[in-house]
Amino acid sequence: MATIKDIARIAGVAPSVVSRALNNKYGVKESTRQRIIQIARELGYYPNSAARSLVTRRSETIGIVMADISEPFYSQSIKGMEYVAKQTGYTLLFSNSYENVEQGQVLHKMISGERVDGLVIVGSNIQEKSFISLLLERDIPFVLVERKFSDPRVNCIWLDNVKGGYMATKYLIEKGHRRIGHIAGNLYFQVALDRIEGYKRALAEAGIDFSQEWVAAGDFLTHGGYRAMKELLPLGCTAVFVANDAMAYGALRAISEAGLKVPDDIAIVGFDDLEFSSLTNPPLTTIRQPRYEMGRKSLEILTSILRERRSGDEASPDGVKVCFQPELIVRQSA
Amino acid sequence: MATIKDIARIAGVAPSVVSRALNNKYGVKESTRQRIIQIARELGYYPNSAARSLVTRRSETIGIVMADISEPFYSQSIKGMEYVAKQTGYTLLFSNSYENVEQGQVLHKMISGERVDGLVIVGSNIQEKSFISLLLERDIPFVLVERKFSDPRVNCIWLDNVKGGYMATKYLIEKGHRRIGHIAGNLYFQVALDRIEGYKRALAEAGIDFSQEWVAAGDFLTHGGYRAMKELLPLGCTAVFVANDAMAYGALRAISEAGLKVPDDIAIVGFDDLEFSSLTNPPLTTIRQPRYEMGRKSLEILTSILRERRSGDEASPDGVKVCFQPELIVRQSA
DNA sequence: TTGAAAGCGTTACCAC
DNA sequence: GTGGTAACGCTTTCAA
Repeated sequence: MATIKDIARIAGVAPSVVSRALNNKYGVKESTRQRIIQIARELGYYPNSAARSLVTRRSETIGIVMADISEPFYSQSIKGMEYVAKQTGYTLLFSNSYENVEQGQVLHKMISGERVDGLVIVGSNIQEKSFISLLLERDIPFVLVERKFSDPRVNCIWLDNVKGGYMATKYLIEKGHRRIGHIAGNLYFQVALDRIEGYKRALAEAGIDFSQEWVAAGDFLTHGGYRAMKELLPLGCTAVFVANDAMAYGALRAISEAGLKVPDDIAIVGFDDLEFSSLTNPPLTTIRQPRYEMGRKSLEILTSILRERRSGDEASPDGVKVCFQPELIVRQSA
Repeated sequence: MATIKDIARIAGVAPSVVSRALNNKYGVKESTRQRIIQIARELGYYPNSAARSLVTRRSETIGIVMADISEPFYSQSIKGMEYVAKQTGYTLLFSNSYENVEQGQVLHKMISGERVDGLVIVGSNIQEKSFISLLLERDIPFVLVERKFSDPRVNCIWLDNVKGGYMATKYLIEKGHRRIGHIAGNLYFQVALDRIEGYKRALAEAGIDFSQEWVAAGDFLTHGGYRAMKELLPLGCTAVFVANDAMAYGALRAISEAGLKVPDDIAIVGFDDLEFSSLTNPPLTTIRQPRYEMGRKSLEILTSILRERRSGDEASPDGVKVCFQPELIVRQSA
């Protein structure tokens, strides 16, 4: 592989000149710059990223930590992130946390080898906060997604889940339902709690008593939704707000297996608006999260922090906090 | 950040000793090794990967190039790859090719900065073969997935798509169907052609005439399947073999909108067996691809080549070629 | 078993 | 504008 020294030798200049020429820096005569670029092209030169990042202490890489890259839920977020990455020239390094303790390991590996310049951490089940202190302490830029974090220094973006739960439930109430159940998500996640809270508020506002019995525990997974719906069926509710679409798919199936019809016998409202939700039978009424925009925003925040640091400007000590709004998507399940 | 020198200073030894100790190499007294490891731990030491790969010329990273990381189709493959990566200590660097020409760019960037030690390239729409010559020429290990490539040096793994198409169609024939349509994939892909070929063979074997009219052009996407099914509906077929599940979802919808029932009016068989296919209405009968195993195998092949090279053994000049078998999954759509 | 020193490819600094 | 050179943190060789 051709190195900067090879080019320097051929061009009859010093390696430092080649470096400057190729990096579009000041202090190189235009004619020599052209000559160097030409030679570099002929040699098929590409900078060795290890060498570069060893001296610059930057990797031009951003680490993305999420529960599971291959969950359909994340696909739009990833696309949004990639859009910004492509524009800014960053490489994205994905790592699945599977929501478990190993996350600490993963993070440590990413940040300690100086493999990444910054991190986006998606997910709200991060129980231990110690890694946040670690990142703060080490002064590594990061953005939390799907998580509202009170420390003012922390950048975070999240959806107004209380409002989303409220909107879903209120819609059912407006449709005339009074016996409305809820299939909750994994209660270790703040989003699950928030969506329940929204559900309760809508009920309260309509003067409907909240009953714990009408809330079935789920886990955000399809099969959990199926099981939860089976528990709810004997209770005779006419509508169910399900805390995410994946569980709603399971709920639809349980209802169909029971010989009941959606929405006539039971109306269903989901949450997330996955790609697939327009294809269910019947197509799912749901609360949309602007996942593409959230992914994009997370990377915009991070890259702009990185840019500030690079330019040496004093960055504001305060983190950016952005709350996104849910949107009701009416289809045919309610 | 603590470096090897810091550890050396504290331990009162030379940096080279620390390096050997931490890399479990011979030539370090056990007691000093322990002492060094202890100090490294206390300091929270992590090797700087840039420095290391600059000298070793290895990045311990494998690049994965696929059409679109966030397609549900790939989720199992990715999990299979990650399983091996975790076991062998490699980091996976994903890059979407979006099946387009930029792939050359992506690859170039990955291999030229010595960012990756090897590559897995998933997808069969790689029209230009030039990058394969490039990889071969540069002696960079790589594995092709979903693509049968004749050059004996090339490692590749693929599914027997002809057989899959044959199995799907034959199953419909055995169910008594004679008027069997086909919704094809994007014909620029070999897999689409192979599945058509299998369809034709099954028809021929049963003495059913093949008619071009019964084959509707699709694109492997849900909406394309929907459109194609609408074209097919007036032709009065009693069954359709759809070239992938994503299109089958669209087909199911078109049928349902036409007021027809699956499988009574029209039977449907898909291909791939995506996670979601057990949740459609009715659950989809389909041909399964062992995607997890294929992903796993691709990385096993690559890491074993990498291991051989590292140990300096002369690797066999012949590539590994593995053909996976499809499996019929009977549910309720046919 | 240990240490000294060279060098990986690049950038950054300072002198010219 | 340009060139020389010292880093960056690590591994590897060779000598002690």
